[in-house]
Amino acid sequence: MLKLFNTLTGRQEVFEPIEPNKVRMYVCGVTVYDYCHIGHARSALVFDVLRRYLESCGYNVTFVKNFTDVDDKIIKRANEHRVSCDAVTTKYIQAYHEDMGKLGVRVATEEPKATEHIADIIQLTERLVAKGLAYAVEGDVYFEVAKYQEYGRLSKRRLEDLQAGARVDVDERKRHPMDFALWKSSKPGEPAWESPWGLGRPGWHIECSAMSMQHLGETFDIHGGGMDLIFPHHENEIAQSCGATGKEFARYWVHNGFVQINQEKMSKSLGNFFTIREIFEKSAWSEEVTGEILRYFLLSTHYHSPVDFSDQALKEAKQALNGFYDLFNRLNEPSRSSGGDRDALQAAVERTRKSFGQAMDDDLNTSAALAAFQGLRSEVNKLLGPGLSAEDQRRVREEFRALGNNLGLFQLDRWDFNVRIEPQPAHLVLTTFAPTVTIEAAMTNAQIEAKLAERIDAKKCKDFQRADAIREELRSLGITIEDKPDGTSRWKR
RNA sequence: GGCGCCGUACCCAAGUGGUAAGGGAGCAGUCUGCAAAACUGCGAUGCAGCGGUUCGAACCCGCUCGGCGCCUCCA
Repeated sequence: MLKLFNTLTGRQEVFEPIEPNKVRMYVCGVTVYDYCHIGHARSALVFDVLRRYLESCGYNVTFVKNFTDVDDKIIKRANEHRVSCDAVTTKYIQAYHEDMGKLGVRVATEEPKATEHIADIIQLTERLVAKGLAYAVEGDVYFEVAKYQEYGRLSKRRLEDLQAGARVDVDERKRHPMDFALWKSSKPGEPAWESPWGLGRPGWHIECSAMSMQHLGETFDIHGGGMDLIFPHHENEIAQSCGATGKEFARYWVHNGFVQINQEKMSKSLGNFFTIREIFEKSAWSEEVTGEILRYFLLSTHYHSPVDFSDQALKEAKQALNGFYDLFNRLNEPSRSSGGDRDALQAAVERTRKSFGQAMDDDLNTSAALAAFQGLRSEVNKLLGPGLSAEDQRRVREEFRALGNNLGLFQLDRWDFNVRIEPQPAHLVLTTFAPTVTIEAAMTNAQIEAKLAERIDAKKCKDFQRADAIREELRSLGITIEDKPDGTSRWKR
């Protein structure tokens, strides 16, 4: 039984969908005016995992994630670069898919854009005006927060408190300082659509209400996003949606915590952010990072807590993954035993399934879930001492893959994520590791195998100096050799 | 001023009333030609501090200290 922390009630609650076996969820995506940073990655990842887990629990999940493709920041960016808004949004939507693809974030069921739903937005705005919850002034339309009695119930704020703390310049035309724009009149040269209030464009909050209603209905199961969206974005969505329909909007509100740098929120305004691609492209980071490493790192903390991003944290994630792929390499090798302790293996697998499920059911406790994997890794390593049958080796590898799929981990065939980038072009070989990056490797697999064969010969002749030299040569290229008891060796990048 | 979050070993991190998971690093050992990997052993008498409730508290309550977030665009 999955329990989720619901921001709306401030409690953990058992998740029960409106329709049995069906889950409808909406997550606020990004405003496409720049590359995504790790904070965006975390949010996307958390809900990707939630979606995967719900699916593996047997639910049919409709997952909607929007792109905000009309916005002040986009207009600003377009003007700066003297290109159209469309050029900006197209570029960054594509970049989003590339970056998230490398992270192994699956594409949502629907990924609507605000500009594709202008008619729905206008309709919803008209509905709010007709109900007396919104008013038009000089081509702008505002939602009147005082008319929605429950305003503040998500963020646990009272209108009076907000008023006291408001630091914004008050627009004289607004009836209440917290009233927010549903529709904005446009200046010449800005993207604009015909509306009952003249040429204009939608405000930020209304698009999510319009699109979620369109794709998921007036009431749906889960609404997610980053903590910073609780107020005012999600609060406003609730006001708009519930105001218009008179029905509950979303039943479970799930919010992920921030990625921090040195204990501080990572954000554009603080200038302390890292984009996903700069991490993949190495830049300041001394070691190569793949999607799976970043994924492992981000999942090693519970989604609700802040997670501190650092070079060391990334290294630790990488090391932890190394351990798993070392085991998978062993499991991929020919079995040395026909029997092995099958019962013990079966028991370990069942224990892991159970603790993994319990961890995930407990508000997606991914750190505990990873601990379950670590436990299995240790037990299987022990059982591999005496040896396991070929079938058991295959089965337990599949178990890691199947269970790991919930987290988007352990899907690669072999440990190829530690590829070293060598500066000599003559040796460069492009290697692709879906769902990771394409990077340049110093040696092809065949070249490595040849070196390995050479070294095994040297070892047979007791020419350890030669054997060590070859090992050292490969090591300098980032390739590690492990000798097995039978005289052969395995290697990894 | 209002609302809220966090503080667990050298590091990361679970646990939220029943007597401190897990991982990494470190040290010692087994194995190995040497390594690597794996395995074994060692590591918080204590969970920021101080009080309180309780048979029992890291977990509940109060206060204090330290760090952070939201109230303005923000994942």
